[in-house]
Amino acid sequence: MSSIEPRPYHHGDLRRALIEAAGQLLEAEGPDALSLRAVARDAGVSPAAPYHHFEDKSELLTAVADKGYEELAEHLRAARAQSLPGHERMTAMHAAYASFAASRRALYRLMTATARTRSPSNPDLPGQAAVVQLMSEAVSESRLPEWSETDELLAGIAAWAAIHGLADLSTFKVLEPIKARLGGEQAFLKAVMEHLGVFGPRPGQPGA
Amino acid sequence: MSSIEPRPYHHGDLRRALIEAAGQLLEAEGPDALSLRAVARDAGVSPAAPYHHFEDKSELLTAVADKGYEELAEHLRAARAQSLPGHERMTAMHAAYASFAASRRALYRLMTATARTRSPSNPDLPGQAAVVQLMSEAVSESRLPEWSETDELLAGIAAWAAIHGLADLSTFKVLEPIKARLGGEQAFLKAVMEHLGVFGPRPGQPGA
DNA sequence: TGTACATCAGTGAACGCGCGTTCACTGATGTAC
DNA sequence: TGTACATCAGTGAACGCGCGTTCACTGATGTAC
Repeated sequence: MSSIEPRPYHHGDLRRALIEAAGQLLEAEGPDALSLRAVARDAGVSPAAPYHHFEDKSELLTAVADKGYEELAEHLRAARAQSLPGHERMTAMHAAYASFAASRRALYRLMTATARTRSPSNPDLPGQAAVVQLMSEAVSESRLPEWSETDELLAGIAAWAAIHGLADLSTFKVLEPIKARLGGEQAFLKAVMEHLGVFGPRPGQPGA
Repeated sequence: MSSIEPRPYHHGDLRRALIEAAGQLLEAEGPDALSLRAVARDAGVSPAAPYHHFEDKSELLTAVADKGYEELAEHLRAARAQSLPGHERMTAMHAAYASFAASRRALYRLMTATARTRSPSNPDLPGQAAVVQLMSEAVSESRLPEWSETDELLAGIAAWAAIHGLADLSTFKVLEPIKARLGGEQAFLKAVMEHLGVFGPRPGQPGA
């Protein structure tokens, strides 16, 4: 489209365009290719242009990561809306999480890198805060009456760890044979999730 | 010591020295600081010297990662030796895994990066193969009689995912308050592991 | 035991590269009168 | 409605940097006779 109507001198929406270009570059080339210069190039502007919209490279990356969190939060809300309360809802939300992470690998890795260095209380990361909130709500769908607040928090972390770990592990070369055998990534994720015992009250739960 | 007895022209054991220097650099400065030049510098040789021992940078990194896997395998074997067969043994081995990953963060991340691009059947990665083998043995400590081979494989992957995810998650900034509240990293890992339901036969297992 | 010579494992300078960032600039836009 | 001018959002060239890798070299070691 830029060939039909060449971009005017003033872009008009460059901040958004840079974030989007960064996201596409990430999926296409992986995290190592994500340089400020490459992003500017892909957005069709000079290497200096981004500095009118971001303090420095890391601020752009933070914005990209948080946009990813916003998307993930949307997936989680959709899963919540389309499921019945209780154990089913928690499972649906966890499956949505794993599925997002598996389908947006490079973005998800940028998101986790951001989580390592920046707290969700950071005002630049409303999306990350939303995801943390949703994941903890998911667990309370299956909370046991006798759980303390700490129990519930730990159960939430345990479930998050398992789902995150599964998504991350599924990028390992070792697992390619079994993924192929089960018929692809999604089938693999589903099968392993059924073997994760974190999805609900421990003792003899049907469907656990 | 190099000031007392200056290194002779021929190092004698440079390959090993480079791997060790890389490991120390990794812990001290993190993965981003791990350049070939920096490793050579730390080992006290010129930037060209490593090329007499490694094809290129990635081959050095692979060697560092596999040494990490060897160490991890040792930890797992020690945990196995010091525990009773059955559920206790599996828990001990998983705890050893999490503890290693938490205490050698940068190295563990290099190891996982390697696992993403190289298969354990690679002859350069005997350590990775050993770890995969040990982790799968750990799970079979708690296998149920009716499990198929696939069940057991999936249970192994599920447990591995949960432990790996927990170790990785524990580097997130969000979790710092709860870690502090529980009294440190180790206490945190232990508490979350008790909430992971992957450690053994599902229904009402004592100690689960 | 001594010597010639091949081989091995270093050196240090240089290469080209892409990077993040800065700078003086300029074209476009919005506002005051 | 028209004009002067401040401000905004771009440009493009340049900076210094550290990187992986190559190259011709040299010092040390091992081997054959």
